Amino acid sequence: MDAKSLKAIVSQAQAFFSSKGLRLTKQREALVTLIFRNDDHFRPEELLAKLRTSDGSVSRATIYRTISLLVESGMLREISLGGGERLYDPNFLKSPHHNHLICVDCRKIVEFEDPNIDIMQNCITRRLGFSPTQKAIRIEGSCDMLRLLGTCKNFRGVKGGKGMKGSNVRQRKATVRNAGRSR
Amino acid sequence: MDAKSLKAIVSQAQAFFSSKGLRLTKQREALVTLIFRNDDHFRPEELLAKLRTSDGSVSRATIYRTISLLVESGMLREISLGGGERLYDPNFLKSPHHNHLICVDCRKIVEFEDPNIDIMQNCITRRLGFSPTQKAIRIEGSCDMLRLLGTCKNFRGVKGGKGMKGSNVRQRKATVRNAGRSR
DNA sequence: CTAGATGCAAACGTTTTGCACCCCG
DNA sequence: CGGGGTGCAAAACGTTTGCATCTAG
Repeated sequence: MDAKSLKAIVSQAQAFFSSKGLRLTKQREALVTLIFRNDDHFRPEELLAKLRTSDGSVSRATIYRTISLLVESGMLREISLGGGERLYDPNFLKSPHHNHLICVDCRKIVEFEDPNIDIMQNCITRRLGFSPTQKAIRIEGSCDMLRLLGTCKNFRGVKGGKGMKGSNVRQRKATVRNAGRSR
Repeated sequence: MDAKSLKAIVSQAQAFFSSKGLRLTKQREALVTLIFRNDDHFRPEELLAKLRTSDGSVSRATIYRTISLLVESGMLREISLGGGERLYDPNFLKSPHHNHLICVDCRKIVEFEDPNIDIMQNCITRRLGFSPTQKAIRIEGSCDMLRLLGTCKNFRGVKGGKGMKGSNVRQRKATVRNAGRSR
């Protein structure tokens, strides 16, 4: 994310805040900058930790409140990975239609876009009496690297195990286009 | 769920437990019976409440531990709806391939199966270096009833609002086959 | 007899909230 | 001066865990 588009994003946040009679304070600006500086999914607590070490510290309460506002504005999206984990994904500004494929074992996340699945999703969604606005698909599978080699750089916890609370493994991502095009 | 298949399910649980050197105690049997008596998604706390009123009470710790085991056995699946909510779905025994469509506003859940999306999912999953075992698709959309009428029997909380913690709204479901077949 | 199972309460991590104070327009 | 914003600490919530006790094979 270059400085230019980051600036545009701050403006967008500014516009949203003022449209609701709210202000873009320096804490909120620091958060927006930090969140949209890269494409990584994050947990609120990670923001807290990052800001603690840097100069501009922001309280936990403000972090949660600001995240809520950004989600409401549509700039940020919550993604749930199972296990009750809540991550936030700043990447919908750049790829508004991307979906997530998640390894049930090692929690590796791959982002992908696919026109066919989009069409099918629209179709299903409408047929069932839903509107395809703000749609999101999450697919779970198991990551080949883990399955074949028995290990994987994202692996954490016992294979087939449950609790992974409190883990701090950073999620790596790669966006793949047209992932499911017919061969 | 008739008594016959319920009995078969208890046997299946029994088999799983003994294969791991564990026992099917009366608490575990009570839980299995309660969970698979109907198809409803549930929260652990709901089981606790139901068992408190009935004769056979089971402690919170045992409920969580048993749920973990049932998930491990593959008989029960966790589904996450966003907002950090974790529900459990006993319905994969009957419809192993079903997916969930969830209203982002009112949290209404519809289960559906669709062969086309299954194929596409397999394709995408493999292409991205994953194995399509234990796959799950979750689609978010917004429910027409809520959008058009401004209300919906499942609606809870402020429209566009955030926290829904502590809610006890029962999730209604309906499984629809071939939802996305081409017209 | 002994591994496994239970119930209780405490601990845990995350998120929300009440409140006093603060800042900016 | 006033409405929104912040930080702190406490509360709330769902879940997990340590431990003493119990139970079933």
